[in-house]
Amino acid sequence: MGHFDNFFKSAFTVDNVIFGFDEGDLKVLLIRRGEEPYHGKWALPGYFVYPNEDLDDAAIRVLEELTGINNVYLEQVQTFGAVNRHAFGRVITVAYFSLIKISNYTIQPASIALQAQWHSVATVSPLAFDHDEILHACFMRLKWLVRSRPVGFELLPPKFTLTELQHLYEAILETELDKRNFRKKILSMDLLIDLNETQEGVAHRPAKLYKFDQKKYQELLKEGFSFELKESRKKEVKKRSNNSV
Amino acid sequence: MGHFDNFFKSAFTVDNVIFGFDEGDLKVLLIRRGEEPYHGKWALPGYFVYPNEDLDDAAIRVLEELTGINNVYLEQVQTFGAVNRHAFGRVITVAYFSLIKISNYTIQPASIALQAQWHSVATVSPLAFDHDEILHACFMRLKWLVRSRPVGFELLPPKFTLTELQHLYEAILETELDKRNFRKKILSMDLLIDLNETQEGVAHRPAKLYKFDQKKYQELLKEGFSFELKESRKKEVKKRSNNSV
DNA sequence: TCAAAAGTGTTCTTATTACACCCATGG
DNA sequence: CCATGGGTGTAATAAGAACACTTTTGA
Repeated sequence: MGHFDNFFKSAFTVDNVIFGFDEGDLKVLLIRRGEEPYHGKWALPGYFVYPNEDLDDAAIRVLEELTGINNVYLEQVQTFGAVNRHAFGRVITVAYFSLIKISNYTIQPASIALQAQWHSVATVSPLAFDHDEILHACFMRLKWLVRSRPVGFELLPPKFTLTELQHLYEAILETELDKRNFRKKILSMDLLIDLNETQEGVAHRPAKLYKFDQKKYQELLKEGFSFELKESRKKEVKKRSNNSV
Repeated sequence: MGHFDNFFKSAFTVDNVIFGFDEGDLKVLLIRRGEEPYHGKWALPGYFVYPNEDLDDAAIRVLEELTGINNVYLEQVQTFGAVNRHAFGRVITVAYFSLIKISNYTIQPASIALQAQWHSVATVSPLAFDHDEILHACFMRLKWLVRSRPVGFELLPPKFTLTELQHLYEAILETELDKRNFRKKILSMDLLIDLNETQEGVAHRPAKLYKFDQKKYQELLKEGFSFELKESRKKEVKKRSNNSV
């Protein structure tokens, strides 16, 4: 196998786009790099994959070192391998995204980072490496995912109001949703448990609190149920005539 | 950067799931391996990525060496990196799929292969490495893609009949479609050009030939058009009551 | 004249959209 | 008593599903 030796000179990393939701805004957790290259620049948390480590495990590790949490929603998105994307040599990176409940955790900057901070996805400034591209790919994937699987709940506290849920969808889908239609649709899926509790201390009629019924969702998945949330198209595409017939 | 040296001892490959469509059947192009490991076993065509080669280029190269074609639909799907998936050392592989018009090309087995052959996706036998898993992931991606983007045409000859198109969708989606509803839906998108030609030499009423209107599709994409084809659900999920309200 | 696949419309049901007012609370 | 966001229903429209017979060709 000698003539393959030349191929065993590259490295791979994982980069983790960690999404959170706070103050009606979709956030991403970034670190300020404490190492070269791109020292001092904001970047996605990521690191080399250890020789005996599975890819998914590496993504979990990166997340845990930074936040102290494990057991979160994590999904591989895409691999980026442009020849010159890293100064040290040939490094491809496998991008993951994860969804966490922001309020549950305090961020602990890992050794590679000077600082870790939530940034609003809508307004992030240019990042190190090709991380802008990676973030964009992960955001697009999240947009798609949130319409086909009930993952939005991963970003909310265990008890949430319907308005919070709606704002989350609006932030991810970058669109406005009709309150009544949204509620009708969500509740008709029968995946929310009404906790018979309400918000406290708000200067308006307090909202009811719900939690996501994970158990029922698993059952429905088995029988082929598909969580499907449509994009609202405020701008109607003009009807095209059927002149091929 | 000395302490990173340990990470630069791994390799990566691309594996290409090449789909074709023939005789009403979705096919995948496999090679019989002429090298260790898995010598003599059927596998997905793939190879190491060269040090100065982008990932996408590697996938294109693998495809071209095997079939002589370039310029085809190609998409990255997922990366597989289990620690012991390759006998030579740490090798992760980036899986791509491509869609080709089977009739246009003759397969030329590459140097790494003893033989190359189309296999029906529905009945492939166990493959080398983790290629069963890779094939499955790519097939699932194709299933999804074919419902959201008009990529099915990549698998058909330039001129095709509506019945051929329907059979293609049925093969990929593994379901039966209603002829009238399918035609109504497809034609209403106005993305097919009626060539005013018909099949010849068939022992029944000859079908009209169509081609896909790539130009119009590109225009529609710009204005936000979404090609959307629904799964037919023959088995109706029982309606759930709305008891959360 | 037979076999084989092509081609074609309508009705019913379900899902989506648009839209406006009263309610409960804290300040 | 006011400001704030919570909560609710209906009617119109669009999309999807079910369904059967006539047409054209070659053998």
